[in-house]
Amino acid sequence: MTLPQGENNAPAYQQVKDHILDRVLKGDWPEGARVPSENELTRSLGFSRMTVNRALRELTAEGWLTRTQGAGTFVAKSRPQSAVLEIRNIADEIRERGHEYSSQIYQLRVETAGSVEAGLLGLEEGTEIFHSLILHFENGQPVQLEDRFVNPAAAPDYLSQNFRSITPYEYLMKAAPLSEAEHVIQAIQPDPETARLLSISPQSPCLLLKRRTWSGDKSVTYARLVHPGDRFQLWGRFSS
Amino acid sequence: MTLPQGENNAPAYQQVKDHILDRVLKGDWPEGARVPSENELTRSLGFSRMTVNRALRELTAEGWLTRTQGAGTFVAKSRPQSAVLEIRNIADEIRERGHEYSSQIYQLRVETAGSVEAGLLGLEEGTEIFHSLILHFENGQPVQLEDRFVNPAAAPDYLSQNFRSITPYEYLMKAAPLSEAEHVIQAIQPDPETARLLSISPQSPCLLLKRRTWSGDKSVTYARLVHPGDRFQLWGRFSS
DNA sequence: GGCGCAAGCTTGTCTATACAAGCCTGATTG
DNA sequence: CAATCAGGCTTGTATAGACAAGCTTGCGCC
Repeated sequence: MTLPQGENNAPAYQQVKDHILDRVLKGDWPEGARVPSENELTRSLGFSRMTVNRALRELTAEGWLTRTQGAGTFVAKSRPQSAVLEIRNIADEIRERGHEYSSQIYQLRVETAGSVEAGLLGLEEGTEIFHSLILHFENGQPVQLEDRFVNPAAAPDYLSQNFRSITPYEYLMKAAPLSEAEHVIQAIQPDPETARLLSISPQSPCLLLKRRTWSGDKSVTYARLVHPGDRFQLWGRFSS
Repeated sequence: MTLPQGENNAPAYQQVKDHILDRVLKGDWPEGARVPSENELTRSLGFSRMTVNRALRELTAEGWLTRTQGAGTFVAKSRPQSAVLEIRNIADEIRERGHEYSSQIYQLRVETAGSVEAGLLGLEEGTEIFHSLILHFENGQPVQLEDRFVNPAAAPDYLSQNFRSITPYEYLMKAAPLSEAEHVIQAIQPDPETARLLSISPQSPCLLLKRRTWSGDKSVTYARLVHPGDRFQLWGRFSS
């Protein structure tokens, strides 16, 4: 069997990947079906076993296949689809639209963690944590209210930053490179204080993004980001 | 140099990955820093170049490093963080909560694509497309209004499905395995008709998820999913 | 001083070989 | 008939060697 023409300039491992993915997407190999073994593919496609192995490993990492040592390679069950959304630095986002970014710091201090904050940061109640409340503006109009708790162990110098010139996002990216994150997204009606700060009516729908991040084995931050629904959206596009 | 103890039972390529990631997360190698070459790592760590290569390639695929043939390997600039959110089959989600799922089909028909729908599906205006409008219930309460357009070329049998027993999501997962997806998430105020169908007041905030998917090179579907804010949220957690 | 070229170092890719570890199936024994 | 074991086939991992292709740097020449 020969591989499809037009792909012969691609590296061999990529040709193997394309060949198998093509069979899967066309329905020739439905989910659960057993994919030919590495040795079978080696013989039929004419590439080395290590080349075939690389192709199968990468397709497995991308979610298309599952492999079990000794048993074989199978087409993966369709797992829940994902939305991959970019969570960018709000300042960069605004500036790239050609708009003016500014911010106002309402609070930046040490606090003693209550049971809720402690739980969210994976710390003991009573531990000292950092707490900031910052309003972000686009062309003078409020676009995000950022209420953030930070674990001092992960970013000890958090309080000494100038968050008028950099955002907490920028600072934490450098101070505590992200290795794990959790997000919850909801549509909410803002409480009166939040509505006031965002300069919207209490009936305006808001997009709430709650996120926790970890760096290595260390909890870094818990943030509640509230956005007026008509001034902010999340967007993402991904491919396998 | 020896690798950290306690990791010596891991495969060699994993030990190399852990070693490098540890240096990155500790800040020893800040973003932009050049990582020792494959040959240097081969000599210092005592593994083969192919083992080192596999570790570096995987860290690159995971977003930690960037590599340029001839130039070297560098610690990646922190790219925009991502939220990875599961978009599950609404019926499964409801049933796994121990609740009762049901649905009502308001519309399921062929239509001629207007310029908007055609644009969203990457088709010519005037092309025939499928259009369904379905309300999903949890314990008798509306939880999602699904307004969906489907490209017949990708799912020719769409109209002949019984969407009381399976959801369009389930059907399309099998008929057109997803290879690419795009999402937009917003908080909106529903129009009167949508509010009526969802049994909410027109002032209730709603979470709107707009998604387009592709299978291979073929556009599959464009869906607008509207959810009462107090009855639905998106959640996701990922790690590198 | 600038440009071009070559050498050296880098990553990208491929193959062959080897051994470890796990799964499955068939045969044998009790 | 059931259980166990062995053989064969599978994937997992590692290494050595090879060649291609790209980048960087230094040197020589104009």
